[in-house]
Amino acid sequence: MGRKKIDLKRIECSKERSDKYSKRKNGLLKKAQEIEVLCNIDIALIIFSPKNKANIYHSGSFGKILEKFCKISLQEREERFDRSRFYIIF
Amino acid sequence: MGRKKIDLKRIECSKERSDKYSKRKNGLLKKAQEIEVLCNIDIALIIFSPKNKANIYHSGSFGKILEKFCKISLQEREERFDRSRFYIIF
DNA sequence: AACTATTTATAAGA
DNA sequence: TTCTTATAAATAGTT
Repeated sequence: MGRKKIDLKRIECSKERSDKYSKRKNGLLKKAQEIEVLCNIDIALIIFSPKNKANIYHSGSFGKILEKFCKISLQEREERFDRSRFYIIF
Repeated sequence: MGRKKIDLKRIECSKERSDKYSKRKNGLLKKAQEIEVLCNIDIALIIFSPKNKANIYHSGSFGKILEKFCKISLQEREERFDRSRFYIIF
């Protein structure tokens, strides 16, 4: 989308990278809010900016969800992380 | 986007809600992967389906990021959660 | 921060 | 579920 199609690879120009980050972060947040409302679900999103600031979005009950998630042992999590980058835990 | 504009509110029909969830979850994941690559950042996404399955996506180093996040005390996190649903912690 | 040409996501339908 | 397609929405490049 946009004036030109772009390659899916790291944007080399630092200024341009920050610019795209801002735009796309806003877009992603909007989508997250939409799916949350439309589908009546919980969602959490943690994005680290190019300057390594952590932007966190979460629906109402994420505090509890994260608690639950954090209780899974580090070892178990690491094992799961090895298998796939998109997976189901519950 | 799509044939018709839709209202931003809970989809009442359960079947339709699941349907839209699948489509939008895929879209969100794609966007997450794109911003990750284009902007060279870390990102994590936890979505609970309408049936409460937790779908988790994370970029390479999220394991470490989550560890860091989990080390923030529950109390501190709760305080922050009260202020805003989209905020910066680092 | 706004604009707009264009690409992309997706609501309905098959 | 998977594909198709008309249309709404996101955004790349520009100002």
